[in-house]
Parts: sequence; C-alpha cells; structure tokens
Amino acid sequence: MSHISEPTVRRLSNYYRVLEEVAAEGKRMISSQLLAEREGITSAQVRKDLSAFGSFGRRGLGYHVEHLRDEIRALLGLDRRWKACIVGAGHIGSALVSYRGFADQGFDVIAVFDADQDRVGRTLEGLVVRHISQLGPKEGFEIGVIATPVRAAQEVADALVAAGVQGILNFAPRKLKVPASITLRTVDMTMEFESLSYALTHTSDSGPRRRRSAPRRRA
Amino acid sequence: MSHISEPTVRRLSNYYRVLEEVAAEGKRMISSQLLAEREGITSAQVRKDLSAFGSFGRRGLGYHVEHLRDEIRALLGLDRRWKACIVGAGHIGSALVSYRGFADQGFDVIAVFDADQDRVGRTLEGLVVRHISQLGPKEGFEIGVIATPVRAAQEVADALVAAGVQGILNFAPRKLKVPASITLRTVDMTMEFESLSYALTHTSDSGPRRRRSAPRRRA
DNA sequence: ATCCGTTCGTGAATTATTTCACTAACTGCG
DNA sequence: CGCAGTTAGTGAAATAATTCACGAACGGAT
Repeated sequence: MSHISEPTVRRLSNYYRVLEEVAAEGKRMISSQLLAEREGITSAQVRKDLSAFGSFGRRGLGYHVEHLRDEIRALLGLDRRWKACIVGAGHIGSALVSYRGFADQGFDVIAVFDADQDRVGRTLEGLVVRHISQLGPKEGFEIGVIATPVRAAQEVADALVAAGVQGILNFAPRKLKVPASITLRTVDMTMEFESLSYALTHTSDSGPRRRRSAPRRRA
Repeated sequence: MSHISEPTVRRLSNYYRVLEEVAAEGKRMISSQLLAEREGITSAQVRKDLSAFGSFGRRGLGYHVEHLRDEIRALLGLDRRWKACIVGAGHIGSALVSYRGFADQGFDVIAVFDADQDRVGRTLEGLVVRHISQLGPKEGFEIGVIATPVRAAQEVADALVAAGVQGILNFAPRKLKVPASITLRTVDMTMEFESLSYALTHTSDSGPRRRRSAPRRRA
C-alpha cells in the first residue's frame, strides 16, 4: 500500500456503489470479471486496485460482496462522520443542504453561512443561515463546502482554513490556493459542460471545424 | 491534432477560465509560465496541450490573451448554443435551471421534466415543469441533463437517447449505459466526497488505520 | 547589425497507469 | 484422491501522460 493513485481511489468509490447494489440484489459472491463489467473496465484493473490495499478475494470464488463492501467503506473512511459546514446559501448551497447523499456518506452539515444579509436568518432544512462573519474555529468544523459565486471562493477558502477545517469541497469553478496540509477537492461542473461541448463539437456529423489561424505578426 | 486526451480537454477548460480573468485584468500577453502558475502545473504542460491544436503563441512573447481565449472557446465548441432539457425538478434540477453557468457556456435550457405529478405544473425560472412522458424527439433537444434520483437515471438516459439527444450530462452517481454515438459526461459528487474522505482519513495526524483482515477461510 | 534575455514548440526521456499472461488457490465432481 | 474448471494476485509488458531540455524565433538594447 505504498502509494495509491487518485484514479484508484475514484474507482474504489465506484466499486463501493456497485457492491451496495449487488448486496441489495442478494448476491453473496462476485468475481472481478462481473464487477468490471458493471463499470465498463477490465477485470485486471479491479484486481490491481483492490490488491493495492490487501487481499480481499478468494481464488476460484471471487469476492464476498458484503465483506468487500465493508472493507472499502473503511478504506474510504466512510465508517465515521465528519462535521461539515456549507458556505453559500444560493441555489447550489440550498441543494447541497438538502442532498441526502451528504448524510449518507457521513457528512453532517451542522451550519450554513452566507454573506448576503437577505439570506441570513432564513431556514434551510432546519438550519438557520448565519452570516459568514460568524465562521470561526469554535464549532470544530472538519470540512467546509464552498457553494459561493466564483469571485468569493478564494476568500471563503481562506476563512475556512482559518476556522480550522481539514478538508474543503469546492463547487466554484476555480483552482483555489490552500496550505498543503488542507485537502481540497473541486467539483467543477463548468469543466464537465465544456468537455461535453468539446466532445459534441468534435464527434458530430459535421465534423471538427478546424479554423486555420494565420500566424500572428506584429500588431 | 491526431487524438486529444481527456485530461488535455479538461485543462483547456481551465486555461479558458484563466484567460477570461487575465483578459479582465487588462493584460495583453501571457506566458506559458504564468498561465501554468495559476493552474499549479508546469509550463511544458501548457505548451504541450496548446500545441496539440495549433501554434498560438509567439516565441519570446508568450500568448496573446484575447486571441488564445477565442481560439480555445472555438476549440471547446463554446461559440455556438445547444438546446438542452433538464430531467428532474428536485433540489439539484432546480439549482441547475437557475445556474447561470449553463447559459454562459452556451446551454439553453428550454424544458424541464419530472415524473412526480406534484412537481409538474410548477414554474422554475419561467419554465413550466412538464411530465416526463412528454419527453420526445419533437423539440430537437441536443443535450439532456439528468438530475433525478439514481434509481431513475438509466431509464431517463434511455428516454433521452430515444428523444434524439447527442449528449447527456449526468448528475446521478452511477455509470450509465448509452449507445457509443452518444456522449456521456458524469458529474459524480459522491465520488468527490469519498475521495475527500479517503484523503482526510489517510493524511490526518492519526495516520492510516490499516485494518488487518484475516484471510477468509471457509464460512 | 549584433548580441542578449525571453519564451514557444517539440522530440526524447521519464514517470504513471493499464493490460497481459501466468501461477497459485480454491470448489466440486467422479 | 486426482482432475477439471474457475478466479485472485502479481510481475512483466505495453500504453499513456508528463516533464525535460534544447533549438528556433522574437523584441529590445547597444
């Protein structure tokens, strides 16, 4: 388990979800082959990923579904809960507060902040929106979620770091600067839109429209 | 421009945003070095990415900010508009309808569907939520956005394909099966949560808690 | 006009990731 | 028990992505 690559962790996440489904279907064992088919990858990839953490399967039989699921849950750190706050009570922030997936994965949202006085005082899912100036280290937030407009994102990140969070989940489409000791993950929808736009532009029947750009000479 | 890798396209997206900022700051030229610093990558990476599409810079000077921005905009297919519909008028769907980023990147949301009769008929940003059964090929949707619970996602994907969309943007945390001719991009928040959880678990002061799993012998 | 400092574009080298292909472990059957 | 069929685990090979490092092009100073 020397070093685990980011792609491996992401796939672990996928395996976990497949295993939950398969467990719900009542299957006891699953082979790397079947697991791989559900994900559209190769069985060797599955075995390689899992073997980076230990030896969870049995030759000739496959993996015990519930056992592997629990192992991965532990590996991902999903067997504990995290105290989280959300900054930004706009559309995305509101959606996140209500999002069940958060709680399901062990994130307890215990506060919501916003800079806009019009939003402060409103209630979201039983939480009163508080002014951003109240964000501090007192409440022991472990994770901060940034759901603000992009222009405020860096400032909020700094405030979260000052408040002592260990990790930040950023929904603003911008690379943020945080100390190396803080873990940052960015969910960049914009990038996905653009990646989709690129793919559509370059695979559609009309074909890629290569615009020749004349070599620029002086102004 | 033989083949462009997915990571390259994603970085292109980032460069585009940096260039918009830099243009707003009034700078005329930017070097690969400066562009790279903003993204936290190497200058060689920037040059390599861009050179896959053409020769946009000038030696000794760098890249002309507005020119490069416009080139990338065209490369990403952002110089046209796409007719999109959103399926799912819950928290995430509602947030997406209101999300300015969509319109900014050229996605015109012209319809919202939902399976829940309680939501049908409501108005979101001037659009009346319609029943999913009305989703069909008549309106010429080019892109479909899935913002439903995970259990409905595959069914909705099939319906979108039947309605003739070319691309699907999926916010449900599951791998979907679509024909090879359809482009699919998934924004998987759950995976990002879990990746964050993994990182926090394995970098925190307490260190990785390696749970030894005894080799499983027969039941 | 020549030199100097800068910076792009790019083949080569390096590093990372995935896939191959083989061995070992296991079940079940005769 | 021994054999046939299956499947995990894994070093080696192949592929992909990143970084290095150098030649060429450019503006500006002397």
